[in-house]
Amino acid sequence: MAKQNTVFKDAFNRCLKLLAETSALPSEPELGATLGVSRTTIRAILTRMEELQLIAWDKRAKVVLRQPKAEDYYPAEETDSLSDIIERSFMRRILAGGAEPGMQINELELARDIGTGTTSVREFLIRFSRFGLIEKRPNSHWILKGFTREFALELTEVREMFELRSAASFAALAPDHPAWADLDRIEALHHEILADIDNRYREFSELDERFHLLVHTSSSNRFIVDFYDIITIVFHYHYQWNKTNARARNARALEEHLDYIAALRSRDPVLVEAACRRHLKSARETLLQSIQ
Amino acid sequence: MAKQNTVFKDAFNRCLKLLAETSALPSEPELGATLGVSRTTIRAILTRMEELQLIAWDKRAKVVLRQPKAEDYYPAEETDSLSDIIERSFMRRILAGGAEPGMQINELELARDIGTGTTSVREFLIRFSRFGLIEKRPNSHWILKGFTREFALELTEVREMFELRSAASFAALAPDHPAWADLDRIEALHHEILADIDNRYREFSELDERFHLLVHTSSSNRFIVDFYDIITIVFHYHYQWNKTNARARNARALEEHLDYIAALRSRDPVLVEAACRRHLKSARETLLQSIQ
DNA sequence: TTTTTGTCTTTTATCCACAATAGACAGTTT
DNA sequence: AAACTGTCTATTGTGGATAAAAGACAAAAA
Repeated sequence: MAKQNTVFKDAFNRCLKLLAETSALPSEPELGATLGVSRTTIRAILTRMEELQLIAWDKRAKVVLRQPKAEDYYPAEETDSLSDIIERSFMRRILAGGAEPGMQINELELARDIGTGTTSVREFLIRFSRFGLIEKRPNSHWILKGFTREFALELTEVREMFELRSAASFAALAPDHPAWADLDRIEALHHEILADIDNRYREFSELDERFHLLVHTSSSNRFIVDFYDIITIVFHYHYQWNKTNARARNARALEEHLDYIAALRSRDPVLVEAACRRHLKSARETLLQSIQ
Repeated sequence: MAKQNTVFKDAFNRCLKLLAETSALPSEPELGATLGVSRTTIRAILTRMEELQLIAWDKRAKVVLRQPKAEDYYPAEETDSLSDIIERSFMRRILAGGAEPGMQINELELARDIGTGTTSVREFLIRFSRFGLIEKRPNSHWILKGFTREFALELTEVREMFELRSAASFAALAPDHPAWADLDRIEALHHEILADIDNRYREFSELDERFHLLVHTSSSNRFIVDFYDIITIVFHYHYQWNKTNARARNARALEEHLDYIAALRSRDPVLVEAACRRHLKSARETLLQSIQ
């Protein structure tokens, strides 16, 4: 079936939300810019909306005829891109299922399991290999190196080097640099979540990523910023499978972040380094604890 | 044409060299281990050798009938793997040809140029993207970020962080660790090359890689070791296109290496850091000079 | 008993085909 | 003139097919 039209379906769903807010849709190029897709896809969406009698479409006129109903949306599972599906499926296998280090990974078997072609699996594995969890034997299989204690230690070692350096450059940013405004917003969110921690502690994970990525970005070094992808994926999946003490852990991390943010604001390198080290140390401990 | 039999051809050529040294070949599994290929390939090689009347083959008996001639070998250009061909071709385009940053890279065009299928080009680009020189726009083209001054600065920044840390762990290695013996051999080669620098300065590049990789390896951190791949590829191709002052540059670097090695031997962290910094500084300057 | 060989099956590397998507260009509308 | 639409072309993403290479297993030889 060549290519899945997930881009279309996902953009269609998002367009339905736009539609709920106005009486007429804007021009095709404008819609394309808003939804981040090409005009070809926009026209497919408009055609489909016309078919469903959601809009009356004649050239520039795109009049909304009725509000979208639940059944107008495409189901969520049809809007995921194939690579996301492969990624999730693969991560579940290696993090949840008892995948031993040294195990062989078989492209064909993986593809059959997921119900997809080998090309996509292969490309996923190549992309994924930069995370250091698998390794290729040319003309032969892949080897799973495993989410082990060593992996976590090596990962955190580099992370700490990079983050200390990034935090120092953050503190040295000009006062009118937009990153300070981003930091304000992130700090405010910390206070909001802490104020209602029992209900909102699950929002920490996403906020954590946003905060650290902001810090890393200030290094202006593509290798440092790219490395943060590895941290992100590891923490993202790891926390999905390990939720013990999540509330307490997250509350503590939020407090540490606030100290860290205050230190950045002080622009005092010594304070920054101390606060950064303190937070990284507890982050490392949390990760290591959850491994075994 | 599915798969090129480059593994076979390359192993066949290497096997011809073995054949020149003995009167009978060993068992199939042993040959496989020596040449690093499977028995299937070994049997294909033996079959071909029999056809060419190079050997008489009956089960365990593989008697050499005559010495291999030049025309028995497969031509060198047929033994390169497809990914090597793509890599070379691509690097020539972006380093030698006037490839401007921001330029679009087109999988199909690249594939047609090289005379290969799109899948292989695509997989190469995915693998190559971890070097930070190109970036993908999903559902669309790749963007060349270019071998710019910023790239070189970002690369060397991380390199310096990693190498300083690795050098420190090297100095802390137990005295009976095999790395010290490797270091001895590398040091001896430095002296040899320096003694005949006018004729042998071209050997520096390979020795340089060996030395720094040895240092990086002692970090025992896969991310640090893997990062050295980027350094390797950048320097490897870069020097192919920039040979001004190579003799003088290499002689200087060899001297710096010898100081650096002496500092590692002293196991004094302060000396190590100083020697490492000195060498990294001049390596960075060399790279930056050659960019524009 | 251990190693080697003969035979067969499975997997990888690669090309190709085709639907989805992006993007270009000219004509049309504001 | 500027932006938009209609139409057409080019490129990407993905499954499937096939030769090369790896690898499993039993029979044969040492």
